[in-house]
Amino acid sequence: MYGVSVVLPTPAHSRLPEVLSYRHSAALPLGTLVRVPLGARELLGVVWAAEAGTSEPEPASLKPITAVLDLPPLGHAWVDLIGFAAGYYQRFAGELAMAALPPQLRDLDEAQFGRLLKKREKKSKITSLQAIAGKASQLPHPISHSQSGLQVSSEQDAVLMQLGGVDPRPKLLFGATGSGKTEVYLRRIEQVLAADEKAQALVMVPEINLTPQMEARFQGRIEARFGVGTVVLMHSGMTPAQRTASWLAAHVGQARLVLGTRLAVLASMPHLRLIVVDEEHDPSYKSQDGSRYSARDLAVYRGGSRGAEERIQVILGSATPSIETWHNANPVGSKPSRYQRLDMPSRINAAAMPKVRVVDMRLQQKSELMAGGLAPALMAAITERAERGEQSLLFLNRRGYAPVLHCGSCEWKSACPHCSANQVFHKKDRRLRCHHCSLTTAVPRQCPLCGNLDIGMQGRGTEQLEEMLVAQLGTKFRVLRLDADSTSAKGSLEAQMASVHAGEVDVLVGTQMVTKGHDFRRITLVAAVNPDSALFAADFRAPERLFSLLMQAAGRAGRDASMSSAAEMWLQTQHPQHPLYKALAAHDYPAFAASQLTEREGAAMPPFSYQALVRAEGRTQGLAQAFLDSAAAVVGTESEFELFRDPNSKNYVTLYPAVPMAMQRIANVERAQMLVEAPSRMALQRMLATWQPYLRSLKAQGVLRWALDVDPLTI
DNA sequence: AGCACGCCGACT
DNA sequence: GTCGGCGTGCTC
Repeated sequence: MYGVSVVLPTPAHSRLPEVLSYRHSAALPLGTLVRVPLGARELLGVVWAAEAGTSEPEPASLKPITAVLDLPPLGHAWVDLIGFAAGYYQRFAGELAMAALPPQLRDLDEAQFGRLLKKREKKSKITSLQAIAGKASQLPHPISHSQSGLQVSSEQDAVLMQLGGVDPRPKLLFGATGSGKTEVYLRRIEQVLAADEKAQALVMVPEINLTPQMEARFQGRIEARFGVGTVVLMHSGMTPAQRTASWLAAHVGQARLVLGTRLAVLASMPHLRLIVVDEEHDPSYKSQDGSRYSARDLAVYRGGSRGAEERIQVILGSATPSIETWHNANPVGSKPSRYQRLDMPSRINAAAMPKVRVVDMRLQQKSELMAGGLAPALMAAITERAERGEQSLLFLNRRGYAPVLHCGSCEWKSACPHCSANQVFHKKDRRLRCHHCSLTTAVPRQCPLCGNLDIGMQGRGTEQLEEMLVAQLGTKFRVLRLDADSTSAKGSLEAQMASVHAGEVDVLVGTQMVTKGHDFRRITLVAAVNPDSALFAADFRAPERLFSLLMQAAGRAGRDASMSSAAEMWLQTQHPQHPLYKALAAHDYPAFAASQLTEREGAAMPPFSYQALVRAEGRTQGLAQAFLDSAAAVVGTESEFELFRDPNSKNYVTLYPAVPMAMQRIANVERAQMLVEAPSRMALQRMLATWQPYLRSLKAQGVLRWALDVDPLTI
């Protein structure tokens, strides 16, 4: 009889320990998947300690393991990754383990599981035969470098040389949009997979649904060379069966390339040798619910945690890296940088970056502005492009027709009764809609407060911009709006994208959705209609996000060299002299990043300090804040925290007062937060670990839930 | 978090 | 007499 340690998805507030003990007739290796009883339920768990023969309680008194899944155990490296992530993000290992496993595995019974494995075996036999056939057909050119028939640029070639070198540091591939980063990824993947017939690679993208062409390209290239079925997708949009199939293929090594979103960073890949994080700055790599991990940071951890022979190369790619990554990729003083920076400044085919034109909106007469809020000069430029058969892309980060309605004679605004936000006017169905709680109401005929009939609109959204463009151009040209409202029907995003690609659209209007990833060859004009709002936001990362968004938008223009001499990026702004716009006009990300880093160093903000956020949701703001206050009181009084209270110590941790969140109320739930900051990552980690048991045992009266967010992205 | 146990109101 | 309301408390 053996005692076996198991981690389970035990709820964090359940006061159960992180690791539970069960008995089994044989010792089980670390990482074995098991099914065990917990109360009246039966749960999936992972064996968490190497076969310790003796455990604290007498094995005989323990409940037995119900079933051992007939799968190779999860590897040591995977267990290490989950353990690290659980410690770093202050979660239970079982919770992170379950986030890493396909959900279906949890609720399959033994018979279903058996059938699934049989099916998989059959499929793998077929594909391995195909792989052999594929290999045979390539015999004359075993290490063919010209699969695509295209030559790489000298820049790409130089980067590939560096990637093939011995420097073990993570790489930052700093390359402009259109500089050919994807081709570099592909070539490097081909090299790594060809060097070892078992090797696996992982490519992460921010949102896979927005990049079907990327998926096709990876699948086409890799499967042509390494066999059908060697590329699998991994993201939350897949059906449960598809997810299980992909996970199994990666786990048993049949998948050589996994292409996925952030959850793929937790995939079991026993022969992983390369991780690519494309658009590494993208906020969607930080999960905002559940375990709140950063897939980019975990990728870097995965790369650093092994010996030389098993080393995993990590490539972070971006035209506008996150400030943290940029800091890591540049030497500070005489210290070498933590990451190796590889630059690819030129766009391929000598296409130029678009010329940036700043429109000073202070000089525009209100009467001259087009109804959608466009300056006449911009409207003229769009018309001119359309007449030349070129496409324009207009970017406005506001859905709906008008962001708020207001009364002409009193203070009434179309505020949402349940949220601290305004209901947005949508003209299409003539309704007011709250974008936070989805409350939809009819547009009032008269002011609900004073009865005045004069209700006006304030601000402009994509619907209004579209309407104006149709009125101006609609008889001769096609205008398409692309936002969450126009693409809510399933498959409609794909259909609309296809029509843009087919050249059926002359002017494309949309929210930031339009700035991501798409490769529209004929776009020669991109315009940011109202980018200023992010300029003075309270969040210290707002400028970084704005810069990257605008740079990415600019990158949509002029990807076709034959047209790019005329490519333009227009910015409508009240602050034409703002340094952010100056840097953007010069396409100078390094200058922008340097100024951000100077600012952050002066204010001791990340990456010069480390942060965590405790968030609480309650029935009232007072109750939410009271919870945070008593959490802070623990740190002030308990002797365990003495170490973190000395302002002269390296371990000093600052607790800021509890404050309402920027979005204070959503669906009648009040939200508050408390910032925790430390000059050292280690001090923050130790303090949070000490704090966690106290937080769990606090009686949270009137608090619906609370959560700890380590390295939060938005403050 | 589930899920059971438990102890009180309206139904066949 | 039984179905079911959700309060309380436990889960290796």
